[in-house]
Amino acid sequence: MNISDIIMNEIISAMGEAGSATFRRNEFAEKVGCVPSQINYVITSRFTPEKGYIVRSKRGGGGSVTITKINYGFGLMMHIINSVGSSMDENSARVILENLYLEGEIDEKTMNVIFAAVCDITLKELPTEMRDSVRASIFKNSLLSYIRK
Amino acid sequence: MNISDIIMNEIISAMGEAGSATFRRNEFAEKVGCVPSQINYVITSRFTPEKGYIVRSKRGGGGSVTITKINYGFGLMMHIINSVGSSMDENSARVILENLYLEGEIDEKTMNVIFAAVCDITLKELPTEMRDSVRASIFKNSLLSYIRK
DNA sequence: TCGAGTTTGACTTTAACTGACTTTGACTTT
DNA sequence: AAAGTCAAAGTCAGTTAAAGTCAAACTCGA
Repeated sequence: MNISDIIMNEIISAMGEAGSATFRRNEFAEKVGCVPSQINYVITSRFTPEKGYIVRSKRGGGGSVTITKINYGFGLMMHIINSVGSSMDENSARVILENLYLEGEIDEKTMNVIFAAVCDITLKELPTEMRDSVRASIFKNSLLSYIRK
Repeated sequence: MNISDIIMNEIISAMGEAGSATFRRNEFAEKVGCVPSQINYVITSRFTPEKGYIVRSKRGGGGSVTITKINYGFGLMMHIINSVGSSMDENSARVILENLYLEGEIDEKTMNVIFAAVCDITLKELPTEMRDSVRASIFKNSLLSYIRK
């Protein structure tokens, strides 16, 4: 793995849930073990607008670099995901998925795949209370992975 | 047996179970005892799409070549689904999904969504033995729903 | 002997990496 | 304030490390 790939992974993992990371270029380069300008190289080659990133920076004393992943419809999706508690029944899952599909937030195949993953038949071996909480977990994580990409 | 055949056999045996091999061209040429461009000759003459292979490569510093065996058709999906028993660990799921993606059987989003649905993080609240069997169930059902029209 | 298949290496293209130099902005001094 | 200092980040052209191309030379079985 190249240093550039390591830098990229560091940045991506630093972005985490929020989809955003801020760091001092020189400090980061030092930590990762490269020359500062290589951070710029990685940014221009991998965190481009076409790939859905915006990069802002401040020069001068106390400068920094901020990289943010933009997700369209992110707000809506996050709202829905957050509204799902730690437990969810099959019908709620179906209704929400259908709405997301009708809103154009997810495609039909994804709706079907996620529904198949959370439906009662798939989870039939689990006792009910566990089933509903595992369902909520699968639901949120698979949707999150969908909007993250 | 000429050098090209030796190279071919090396590659095939390196692909092993996973049906995929990644190597550095120059390094591999050195090991086998040929000039680097001969690797390209072997690839273009023996690892063609018609013969069921896809080849991807990266140039430049830290470049590499990846050769993957493609298995055409629906039969493969069903075969894979059938070959997954009643239990499955996270890594098996990852490998199979990646192969299905590389072989063009599923798209990247679907790979990510299904992996998110079956990964350990999502299923963390389940005890291990139950987790692996639920994982197998989710895996098979979501894939099935994907190939279903 | 002829030609398909093999082998070779010079040249090209691409990606990663580097470092000297430039620009910017916050802070300090006059 | 204006000027100076310094600590950032940015730029860019150059070097290095890979893989790709292609045509010429070679080999060997029909």
